[in-house]
Amino acid sequence: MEKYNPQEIEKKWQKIWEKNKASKMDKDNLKKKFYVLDMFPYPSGTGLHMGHTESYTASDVFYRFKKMQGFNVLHPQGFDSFGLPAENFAIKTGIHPSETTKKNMENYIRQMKSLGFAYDFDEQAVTSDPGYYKWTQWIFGKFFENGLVYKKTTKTNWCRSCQTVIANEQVAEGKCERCGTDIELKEVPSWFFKITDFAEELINDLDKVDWPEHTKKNQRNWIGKSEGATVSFEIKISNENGISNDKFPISNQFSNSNNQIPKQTIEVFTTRVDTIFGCTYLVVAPEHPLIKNQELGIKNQDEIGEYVKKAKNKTELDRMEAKDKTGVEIKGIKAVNPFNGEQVPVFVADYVLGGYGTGAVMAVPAHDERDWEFAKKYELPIRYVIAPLCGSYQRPSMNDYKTYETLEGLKKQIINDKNDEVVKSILTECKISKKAHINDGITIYSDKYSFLNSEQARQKMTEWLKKEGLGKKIVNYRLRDWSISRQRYWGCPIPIVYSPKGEARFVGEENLPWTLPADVDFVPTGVAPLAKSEELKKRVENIFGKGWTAEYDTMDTFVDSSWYFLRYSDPHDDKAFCSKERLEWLPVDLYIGGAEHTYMHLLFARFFVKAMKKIGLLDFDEPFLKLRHQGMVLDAQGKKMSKSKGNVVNPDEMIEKFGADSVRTYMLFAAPLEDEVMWNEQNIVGVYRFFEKVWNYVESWNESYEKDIADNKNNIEFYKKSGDDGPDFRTASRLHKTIKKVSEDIENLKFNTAVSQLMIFVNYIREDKGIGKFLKESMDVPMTIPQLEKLIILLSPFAPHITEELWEKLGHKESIFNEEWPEYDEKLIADEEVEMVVQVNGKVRDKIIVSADISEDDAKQKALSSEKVQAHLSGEVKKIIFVKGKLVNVVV
RNA sequence: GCCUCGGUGGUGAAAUUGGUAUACACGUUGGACUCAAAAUCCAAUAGUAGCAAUACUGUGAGAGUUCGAGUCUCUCCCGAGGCACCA
Repeated sequence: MEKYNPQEIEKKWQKIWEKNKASKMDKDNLKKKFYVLDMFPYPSGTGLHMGHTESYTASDVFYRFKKMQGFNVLHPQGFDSFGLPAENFAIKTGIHPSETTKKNMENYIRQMKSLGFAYDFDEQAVTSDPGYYKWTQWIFGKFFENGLVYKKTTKTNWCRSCQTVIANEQVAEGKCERCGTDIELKEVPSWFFKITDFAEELINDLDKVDWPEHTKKNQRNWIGKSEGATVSFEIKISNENGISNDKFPISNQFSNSNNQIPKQTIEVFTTRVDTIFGCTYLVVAPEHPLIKNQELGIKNQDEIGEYVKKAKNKTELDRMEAKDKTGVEIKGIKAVNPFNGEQVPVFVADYVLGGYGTGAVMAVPAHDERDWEFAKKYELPIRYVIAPLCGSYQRPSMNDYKTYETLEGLKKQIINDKNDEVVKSILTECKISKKAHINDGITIYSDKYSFLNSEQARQKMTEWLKKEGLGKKIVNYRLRDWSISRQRYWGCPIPIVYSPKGEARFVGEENLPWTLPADVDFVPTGVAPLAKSEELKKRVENIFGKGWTAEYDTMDTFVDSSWYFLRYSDPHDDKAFCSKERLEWLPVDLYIGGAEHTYMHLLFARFFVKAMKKIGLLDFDEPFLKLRHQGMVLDAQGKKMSKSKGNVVNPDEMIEKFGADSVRTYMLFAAPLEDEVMWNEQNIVGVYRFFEKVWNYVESWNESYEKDIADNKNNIEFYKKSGDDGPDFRTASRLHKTIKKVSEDIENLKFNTAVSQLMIFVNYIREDKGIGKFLKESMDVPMTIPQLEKLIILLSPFAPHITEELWEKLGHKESIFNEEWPEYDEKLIADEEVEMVVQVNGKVRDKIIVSADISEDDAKQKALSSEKVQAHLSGEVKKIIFVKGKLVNVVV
């Protein structure tokens, strides 16, 4: 008997698959098509990490499963090969990024092949390949022509260390996500994609896709839609004699309305107009134009100027670390609340953001936490105008909240109660609780808007504002346009040239790919590396004429990865990013990848599809119909793997030690796909032993078979018995239950339980002693040829190498992956007898074997006649519950 | 602070979605084989009491709904991840 030697057979089959081009597929056949996609990796110098290994195994298993079910499955792989690490490496060593990248990709491909992943590497998408980025640039051109790209000089996040602009999404805690340097704000001209145009669709269309709920929720939060209203507060200017009514026309660039407001006003944005009677002051952001307005006669101009200057010097991090809210009152002006005519002070404070809403807010400390903090610090009045509907706290006068659940109830209570007990107790409660009450409730002390619930109040107040021309309903998004310019070398060149007058122009389709020049110095100087290229300079002048200059920035690498899934079905096309016919493969049916891409990549890819659809390049609106995340792979102690901790596990070593089949299967067996997996070398031996058992079973099966034939024994009929129902119903039934369970579990990506079911079945055929005598040489439960073949097919998606080998040992010349996935037989999985649990008052007292279709009456009778049950039947039987095929519960 | 998941043996984890809690795997202990070790095989493995059959307790804590709760409801505790002045 041969020993299971994974290293040997795995290399053997990898060679054969390579030679036979086993992963080739017919992309023009759209019958029963299925597109399963992995998030392609950045080819780093350290090679494939364990996280990739897990998710790529998951998709590979799924791919093989679907393929054997008769689907034509597209299962591609590629490389997100532009990016900073290769460039930083070049700065250090002088080795050109293209060389590093090429070498790393070769290593990745070697590793993926050594894990047995069935990718066709002739059909890759490689983002740094001119044949690919030609189309990145082409799409950029289309966006440009259709007004979805614009250039703007703004304060942008700038990383001093990377010497480049960073997208909002790439800033973490005020630091550069990649290198950890503090982000500063710098005025930089930058190209933007108009992703905000699609904010609404990006939220709504999440309803159309099958994604994890938390991922959808996070995307919605990130886009951050809030519905509210603008309100204009008139400014009163006080002169030495007091308040004057002088009116100056000023333009407010923060205003959302095009109509000029004739009076001097401050426009605020609020989602809680219902609290406006509780507004006790106004706050404007340090960037607000109001404070630069000389005509207002602001008395403490110097003090304010100093505060603003300080605020501007603060980095994002400083702002966040500041525990205390700070601000300065703008002396000499007051703002008038349009609802009650009250004059309230105006402050400038950096807790209000210049870039959101109108850059000014009405402060209602009673019902907003930030305003509460500020008001407490500067001893500003706090006025409660919302009564809680039902609270989580108890108080004697409001212990029965139901009384107040209707507006009428509350109103009546307040009116009836001469002492205003309820209101008083609300106020007391709010004061005692030492915090703002931010929830919706019922308006009080709000003049004619009192005794409305918050929603109604907002509606009525907004209506009035609109009628009076003092405000209107608006929707605000947190999402900003996507800044894509990077002052780096190793990225896709932005295909723009500037005329001598400085006008930007797309280089034109005929000049694509607009190649990345080779003659540059990578060392960052704050000037974009491409500016140093002579070749680029000459190219521009040759094509466009003297005085024309190139755009020197390259694109954010998230642009490259925002459309790569569109390229895979047609990666060699040089007439289109993807031909019309091949575009039929889209959208992606199943996308598997890390949860860290919840915001950026997934949002940007969705934006691309929507934008391309708008232009008419596509006809679907969501790129990924079903999305699942894989969990993180941790070390044996449950710690994150990191270079600095030195606990990074290298897949190569593990394959060398246990074989690819065991590595693959263990990754999926150890925990559910979406959970964290601890990489524990001690545990993987369990999977290795499992394959050894399977191997040994087939080996001894084969030996018996050959021996029986040599001895001219009469067992041949048994082996060849064509049906699955073999001589032993038990084996057939268990096999078919296994087929059912494994098929359903793979379909639902529950690989861990699929593997355990296979283990249960293999334990069964290896263990049984009762009928094992059938084959003399073995203690195993015998299986017929069709049964054994089905078992090996069930194992094949997880362990392609060992199953190919065993398949061959059973005398097959063709690959196992050309076989059909087995289907289960309902008749075989139906049990004739079942174990029925008998409970007394919900406690298990006995288990009896009954026929599966036992009638209710028979079951009850049997249950009652059980001795063990009777021992617990003291007193009268009140009720008997019967659950078919499961249990009887006797209630006494 | 807010949002989203989680909390089940010594460990990784199952549990047909309200119906036998701990499948499968690792580890541990004992046994077989061996001169011995490794490997392999067999047995035990939630806790307490008992020779045992068995009984009681048990899914982070507490309450509730139910004939019956790991699963549903409420309150609280703990852990992980994400967001964080977005008005």
